[in-house]
Amino acid sequence: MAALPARKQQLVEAAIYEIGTSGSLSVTVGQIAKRAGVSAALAFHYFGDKDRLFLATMRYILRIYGDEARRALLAAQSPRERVEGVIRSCFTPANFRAEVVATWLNFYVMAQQSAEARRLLSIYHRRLKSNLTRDLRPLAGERASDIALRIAGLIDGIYFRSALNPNETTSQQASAHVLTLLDNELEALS
Amino acid sequence: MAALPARKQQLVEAAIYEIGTSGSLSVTVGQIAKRAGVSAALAFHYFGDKDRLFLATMRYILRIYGDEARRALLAAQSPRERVEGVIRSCFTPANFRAEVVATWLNFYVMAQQSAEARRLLSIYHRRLKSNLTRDLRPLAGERASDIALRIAGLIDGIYFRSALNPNETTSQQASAHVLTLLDNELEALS
DNA sequence: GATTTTTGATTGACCAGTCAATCAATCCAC
DNA sequence: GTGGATTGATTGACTGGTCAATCAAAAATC
Repeated sequence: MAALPARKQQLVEAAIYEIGTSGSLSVTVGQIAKRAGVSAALAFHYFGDKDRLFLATMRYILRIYGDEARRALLAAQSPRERVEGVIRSCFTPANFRAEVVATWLNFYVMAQQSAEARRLLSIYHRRLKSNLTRDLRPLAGERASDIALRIAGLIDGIYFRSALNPNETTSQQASAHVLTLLDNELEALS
Repeated sequence: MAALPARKQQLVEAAIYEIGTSGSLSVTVGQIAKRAGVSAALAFHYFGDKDRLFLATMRYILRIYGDEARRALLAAQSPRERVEGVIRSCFTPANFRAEVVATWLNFYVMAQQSAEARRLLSIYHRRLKSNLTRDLRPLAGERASDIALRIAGLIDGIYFRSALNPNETTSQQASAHVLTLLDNELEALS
């Protein structure tokens, strides 16, 4: 899965911006193309239709997230550090930017209509959960999977709340909340 | 704030059904009216425009939620029971129905565009948080507000995840997750 | 018969997607 | 290396359809 060619990437980034700032999937292809500085026809030339442009946008965001998570996992030394890294990587500037968060929210909506969007989102969910569960296992044994679910749930919840009030919650605070949940879960086991 | 007259309620319930099953705010007034068994023009007669129909739908759902919460608070005897009641009331059949959850999700989207929608949603947030904080105070002191935030966050997260995979999570399981969080938080204090 | 409810028909705006045409670069033949 | 052929990038103009919103008339209610 190579990086996108320049024009496609321009359009995808314009889509994030337009979806994010308007907060809705009903932005027109014209708006997105204008933001990218090209004609609407070009967007159709490259993506075929609006749906496929949106799906490409989703893959792009998912990829950014995946890269962050991978980087965090490589840097960490212990299971505990890896869990912490995965959590923090959800709130890095690249992932926690207001437009990106608002776009995420709209992907959940898109997933209700598009099977492919649902598929992409469930890949992300599976990956997040398995990243967490793998490193929770040595810390929490058989309860790892259960705990991972709550961690992932709280991450999502914080995300959507911050879609509503951007800049209300900082990355620091967001991570801190989830890490407190983690601490409490582990402490409760002992 | 009286209950809605029959026709309006019909239309609002049809709106929930249509938004919920299509998973999108871009259902047409025509579809909603048809589902309600009336003409589209009648919907405009009663609500003026599409936006106000959606806002009325939001208030309707918010009211159902509020009623459940109030009932739970009245039935409970101790602070702990009240917190538990508030949590459970988020997952009652009326509130946790697939269409309702999907509609909730779309209200978050609507809140990004409409100031009034944002206002309504923030009222709900404040109410949930203050309901939780009030009864957490005797249990958790000054940390009550912080804990309430995490509980509310996890509730939202579970909601949105279940919008994606309806019937994956039962009311029981959903409540259990949040109550486990609660238990862990309280145990961590002692 | 006056008032309210309800409708079908209509309009005006908007938008996804198409298409024919232009332009620039690359390739190839000689 | 020059000139013509081929290809991909790009656009503006157009279309078919959809939809929110209006309105005047019909139906129902009192």
